[in-house]
Amino acid sequence: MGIAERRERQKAEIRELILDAAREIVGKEGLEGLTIRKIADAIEYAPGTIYLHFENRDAIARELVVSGFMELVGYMAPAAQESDPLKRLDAIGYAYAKFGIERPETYRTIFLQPPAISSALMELLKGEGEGTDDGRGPGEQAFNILAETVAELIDRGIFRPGNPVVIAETIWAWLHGIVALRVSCSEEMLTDFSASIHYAIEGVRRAFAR
Amino acid sequence: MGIAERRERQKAEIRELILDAAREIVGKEGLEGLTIRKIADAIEYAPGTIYLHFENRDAIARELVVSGFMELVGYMAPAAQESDPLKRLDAIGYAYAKFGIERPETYRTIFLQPPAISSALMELLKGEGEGTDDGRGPGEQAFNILAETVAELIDRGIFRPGNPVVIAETIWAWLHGIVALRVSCSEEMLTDFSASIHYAIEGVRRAFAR
DNA sequence: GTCTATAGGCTGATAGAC
DNA sequence: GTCTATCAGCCTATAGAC
Repeated sequence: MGIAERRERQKAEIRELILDAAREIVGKEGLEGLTIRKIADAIEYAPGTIYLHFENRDAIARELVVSGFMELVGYMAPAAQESDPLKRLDAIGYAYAKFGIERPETYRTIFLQPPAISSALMELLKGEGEGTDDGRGPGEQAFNILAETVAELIDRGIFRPGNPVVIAETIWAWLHGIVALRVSCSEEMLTDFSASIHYAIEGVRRAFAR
Repeated sequence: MGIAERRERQKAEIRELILDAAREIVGKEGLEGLTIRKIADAIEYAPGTIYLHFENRDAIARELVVSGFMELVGYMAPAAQESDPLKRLDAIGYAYAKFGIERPETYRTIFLQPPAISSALMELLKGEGEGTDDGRGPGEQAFNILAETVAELIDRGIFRPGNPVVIAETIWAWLHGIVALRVSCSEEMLTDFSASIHYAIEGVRRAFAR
């Protein structure tokens, strides 16, 4: 059975090869620039070979999005460990910004897509909780880290009363806005990223604190 | 010369016909879904005819983006008239949100594009000030309404001291984030838009006020 | 398991008839 | 000015040789 295992391993290797090549292409040209032929060229296989490892182009794109969300969850996980909710809120903000700036193309892949893709994508974000702690998708998981922190801040009377989900969404929007502008706009147009993030994170506290 | 004038008028009419059809297609399928053939089908002309009115596909896309920015400036113009800077700031925020929610596809066209398009697009945003008041592009024009308001608020001691451009950018990011999430996410995922905008606009004041 | 070859469909853009 | 016809190029996906 050593043979069967080696085969499994080799198959998984090519899968990863395909996904890595796909990530690079999407990084440069966006998800809509991803084609089977470009992947095949990059890994130096024939186009048809790709279909032995993935059902079709969309399956590859889907895989990329899911792994992108996992990456985001990975960035946010350390922040979630912080026990003081106010410090945790700050840490979440900085972790999110860090993800956006270190992995701009991943950010674009999961959050900045045309209408048709976006809607299909948001389904992934919610359902499909395979291998997760609680049956929720990775996107919802990441959001809940924020929402629960806001809820705790309200409970403790540190934040003014309000709907924690709406407030969390509003905070998320601020972070998203700053990262999205960075990712979309040319460098010279924008000024100071870290100042902007800093303003926003301090601003969130001032905006919602009691 | 009445004949020449009629010809001019007819030509302009078809131009508008093409642009309207293009807007509808982009609304449904995004800028990358725009093709010459789809436009031709929609206006019931042959594909080749389009090329008598526009140099190529990109020229049409560019025109769409420019007119989209003009629309945004149109939404913001009334807000810019408000003399009280604090009220003006609120009005700008609401006008921006209104634009995003009433014209989501225009919003997407001008602000949510893949990397290659985005960078080319941002050039338009800055330069090319044909027919504008002061030689600046329509994007910069819209931004300056906000930046100048922030500067005035700092000067009057209503806002804490700081770089008005960075602060304006941070405020813009918040609005952009809220609108962008609306435009990208499925309805059921998100909660209350007007509450979110309200939080943000009040939050901005609390975040930057002295 | 990987290749070559190919079907069938989309694209932008152009040439030439009318 | 508008048409039809067409080229050349890309795409996804599949069939069949090896």
